[in-house]
Amino acid sequence: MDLIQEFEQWVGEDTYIKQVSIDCVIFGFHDNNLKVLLPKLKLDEDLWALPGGYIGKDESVLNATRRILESRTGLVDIYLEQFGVFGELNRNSKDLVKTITNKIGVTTEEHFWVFDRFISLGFYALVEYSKVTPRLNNILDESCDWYSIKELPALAIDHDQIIQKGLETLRIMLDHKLAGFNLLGETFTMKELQKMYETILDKPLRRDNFQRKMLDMDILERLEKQYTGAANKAPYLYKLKTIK
Amino acid sequence: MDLIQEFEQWVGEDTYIKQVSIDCVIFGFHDNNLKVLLPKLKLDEDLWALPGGYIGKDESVLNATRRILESRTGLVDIYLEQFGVFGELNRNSKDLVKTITNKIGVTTEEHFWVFDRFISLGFYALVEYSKVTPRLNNILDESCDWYSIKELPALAIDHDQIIQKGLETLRIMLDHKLAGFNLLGETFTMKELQKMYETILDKPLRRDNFQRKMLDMDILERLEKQYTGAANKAPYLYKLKTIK
DNA sequence: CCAAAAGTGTTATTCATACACCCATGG
DNA sequence: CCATGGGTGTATGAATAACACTTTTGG
Repeated sequence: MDLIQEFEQWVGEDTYIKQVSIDCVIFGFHDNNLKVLLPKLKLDEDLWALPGGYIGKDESVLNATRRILESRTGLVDIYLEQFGVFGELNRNSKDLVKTITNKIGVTTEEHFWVFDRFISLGFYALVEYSKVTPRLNNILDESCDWYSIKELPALAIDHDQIIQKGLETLRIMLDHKLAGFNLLGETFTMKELQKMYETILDKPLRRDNFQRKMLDMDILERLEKQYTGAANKAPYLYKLKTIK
Repeated sequence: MDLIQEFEQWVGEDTYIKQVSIDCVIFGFHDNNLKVLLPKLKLDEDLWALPGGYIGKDESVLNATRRILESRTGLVDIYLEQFGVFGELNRNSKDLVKTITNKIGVTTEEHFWVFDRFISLGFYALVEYSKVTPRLNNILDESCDWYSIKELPALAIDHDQIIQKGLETLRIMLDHKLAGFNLLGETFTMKELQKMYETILDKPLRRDNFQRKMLDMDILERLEKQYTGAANKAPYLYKLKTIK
């Protein structure tokens, strides 16, 4: 099946709820950077958009979000949180979608529902960077890669604002729901944990006090030491306590 | 125009976005109780539902929410916050809407879009209780009154869960955004402020420390004393400082 | 003068921050 | 032994909680 057929099947069928989309800010932590997974659009210009999609007429919103997340990361059972609704009239996706369909080679017809005005539900997801194998959406994506939150590429529509709102919400929820641990692997050193906090909050934290604060919360289980071969004391590995 | 005509105009026209609704948890503070404005449905059984509505095809989500809020409270420029999306498949509004349309006397037709499955966007609003004049939606409501959060009546679909989630979010945001002040009038005594906090958080607070905490925030302006005629020291009135 | 509630000074406790030192590790 | 980074004891300061006292009001 070629792209045009695939596209026409996609927009032709009456399978999705109209005028509502989901946009996902997929956060990963790597190389002491908070990163976002961003597909690059198939356009002449360089433009990126959040991984998103539509909700099936007989599909729960949660399921749709999980489906979208799995389609780009390959992961199931991802931590996610809804953080906002983006429904202003001036968010113009029509021109963008038209440009893309033209590029693919689809004859644009005015009545295609994808050209309509959309309300977007914003979710952020926290994933373990190393476990993700970025996947392409055959129709839309030219590439799909991680970008540091500090060096975001050119983003479509209001996706930069969506990312910003998602990041703000993550910062508020970081301690409140212990969300950040979803960015790390099963085990981690205290330094890794601290770097993750520092990166999300975008401010330095004191090593000694951070360690105490985390240990005092009584949520960490100390495991064996991690011998890295470096000429210094080996740090302990920790994991989140299972039962609370 | 009778009810049936009004209904058919409502569902007949292609003015709203399909399968998406807005539900508003309108909080008011009165008589030391946190209350929610709830319309009672036109049914044989006693059932209440959150004030809600649909989003116009050419209307922003924010505008739709404000329109819904004004239609029930008579107030414009209401403080509101989006707190969740309710999109599970088992939220069955179809039977409910059918029962209502039967009750009104409308010939139910399967294709009416209002019978479809809906995703609801949850907003909470904070209003000044005394300024609200509850209004009826001519088609749907039998009555519209305030109910204490502690003694909620029977609620349709998942509206009890929506209220609960809204309340939880309000609690988290209470200090963070100084949201609670929107429940009080222009001026208020420290006791009123404290009662409002206690009611929302559902826990007692110490009078002395609460006063200090509020004053230390440097957001309150002290006005004249309020002589109530009671045999005790007259409390000061306060208002939120205008410029920050 | 009294009771009730408001306002505030003072103390105690807890929590966050800062400084210091010791320990482990590989070269 | 050294350099480097990890772990923790302790001191300091800030925020919070608790106690106590004084003031104001109408009867």
